[in-house]
Amino acid sequence: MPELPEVETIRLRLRPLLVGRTVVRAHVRRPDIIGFPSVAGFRRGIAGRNVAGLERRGKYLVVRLDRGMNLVVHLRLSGHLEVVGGYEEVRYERVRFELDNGKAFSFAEPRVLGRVYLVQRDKYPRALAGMMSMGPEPIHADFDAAYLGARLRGRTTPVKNLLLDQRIACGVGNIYSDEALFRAGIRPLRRAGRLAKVEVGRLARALTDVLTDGIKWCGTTLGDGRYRLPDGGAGSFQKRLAVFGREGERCRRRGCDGVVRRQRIGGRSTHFCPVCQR
DNA sequence: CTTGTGTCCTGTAGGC
DNA sequence: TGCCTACAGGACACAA
Repeated sequence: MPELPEVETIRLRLRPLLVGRTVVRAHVRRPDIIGFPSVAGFRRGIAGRNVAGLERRGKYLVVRLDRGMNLVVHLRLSGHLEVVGGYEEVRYERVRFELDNGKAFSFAEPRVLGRVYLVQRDKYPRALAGMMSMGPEPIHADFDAAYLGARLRGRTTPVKNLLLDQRIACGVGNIYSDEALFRAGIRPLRRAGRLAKVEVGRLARALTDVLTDGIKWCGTTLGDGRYRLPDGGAGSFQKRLAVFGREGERCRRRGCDGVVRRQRIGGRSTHFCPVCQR
């Protein structure tokens, strides 16, 4: 479940391994992983491309190539990226990029929901429309209480649902939305348009802070180990989670004797402290 | 436009 | 032991 902090961590770790390298050829093990263009077009287009840099937009990782091309990767639920030895096999590997130094850049994903796209910069296909309509990065200055308030105004859906809407705040997923609502002291089921101004302010701040903390601690590696750093290591934000995955456990706020509850909201399992969050 | 629901996909956990 | 079902969840299609 890579969200913004996990993708950012992956970006920072992969950068020194990929920048300056040339992709010799791509091996597509599962054709449905290629979101754009055709598999043949993808293989043809990626061969010989040099990696100029790594960027991130929301949960998308963008590998900037020469000739105005971008390799866009979305890990969805269980995607994993790593650089391995040329003869090293990778479990659940879907696409492998042979590099000019004898190593390979591997995209693995058990569930086959993730996608990779090879696109011309400034000419994104329909398949990436979601990326184009994405809202601001919640860790940047253009995301603030005024912006969030404007986007929540008049909305009757639970605030939790809107935090997962990438058009409002990109990069937020199930873990960090629960954590942000806890920090802001807001119940996930509250109708978004009914939040008081001070609550919206707290929420905007909490989102920025929790995502920044997530990056600082290299993301959240849960027990299932689905998210791992490119070198196989684990993040450590899971040790700092206040509510996510802590159903039935005592609230972590000092002096609070609340017990963390779990509830399905918008088809997602949602965690909150009934004492701290109102 | 907004809101809610179903689907994609596969591994894993739990019940019996 | 093995079969079956529910669940995990990001994005998107679709209906109302």
